[in-house]
Amino acid sequence: MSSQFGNKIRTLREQQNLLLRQVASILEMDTAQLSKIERGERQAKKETVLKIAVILKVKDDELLTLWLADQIYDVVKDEKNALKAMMVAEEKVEYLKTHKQK
Amino acid sequence: MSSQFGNKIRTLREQQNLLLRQVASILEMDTAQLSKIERGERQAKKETVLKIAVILKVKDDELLTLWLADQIYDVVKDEKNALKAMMVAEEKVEYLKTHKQK
DNA sequence: ATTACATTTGCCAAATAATGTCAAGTCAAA
DNA sequence: TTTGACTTGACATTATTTGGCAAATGTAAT
Repeated sequence: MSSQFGNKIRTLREQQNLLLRQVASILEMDTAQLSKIERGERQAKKETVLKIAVILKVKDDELLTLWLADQIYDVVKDEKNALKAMMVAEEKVEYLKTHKQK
Repeated sequence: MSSQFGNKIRTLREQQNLLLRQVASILEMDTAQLSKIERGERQAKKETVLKIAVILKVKDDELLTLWLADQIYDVVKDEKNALKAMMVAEEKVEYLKTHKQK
C-alpha cells in the first residue's frame, strides 16, 4: 500500500489535468522526484507539501495530515506494538496540549 | 519532557541498584551513550531495547512499546495536525491488520 | 579540601540514511 | 514507430545519526 499523501496529490493532479512535469517545474524539482513522492517512494519536505497545497488548491491541513500520517506509519509498520505505541504517543501529545509547556 | 523509554529504564535500573557503567558494560556500549539514551538524547536500537529488557528483567513488549511511542512522538511533536495524523495512521494499521496482506 | 566514583557534556570522526540528478527504460496513444 | 508521460535504477552529494573519547560536573565519604 502506497502513501496516502502521494495518492491524494496524484488524484488531485489528475483531476486537474496537470502533468507531473508541470507541477514539478513549479516546484522547481525533478519530475522523477515528484513521481517518487506521488508513489510514496520518497517523502516530501514539509515546505514542498505547502507549495503543493497551493498549486492543487487544497487546504494545507488536509495534505499535512496525510503527509504526517505517512511518516508515522513508516515508523510503526512491521511493529507488533504499533497500536499500543500510538496510543501512548497520543496520550503524551494530549497531555502536553492541555499543559501547554514545551 | 524526556523520553518515556529512557525514564522507564532509568527507574528500573535504579530500583535494582545497577550502575550505568554496569549495564553499559553488559551491553558493550559506552557509558555516556547509555546515559544519553536514558535521558532521551539518543535513540536506542531495537536490538538494544531487547537486551535491556533481559538485563532489567522486564517484558520486551513493555519496553518496545515505550520505545516506539518515543519515536512516534518525535515525528509528530510541533505538528498541529499530530492527533489527526495519528488517527489516520491508526486506521491504516488497523485496516492492514484485519486484511493481512503486506 | 581532597579523593573517589558516577554521571553528564561537548566534540568530532565514522557510519548510515535521505536527497537530487541524470540517463535509460517502459508504456500507451496517435 | 514516433511522441510524450511517467518510471526506474544508479550514483554522487548532503544531511542526520551514531559511537567513542576526554573533560567537566556532581556527590558522598574521609
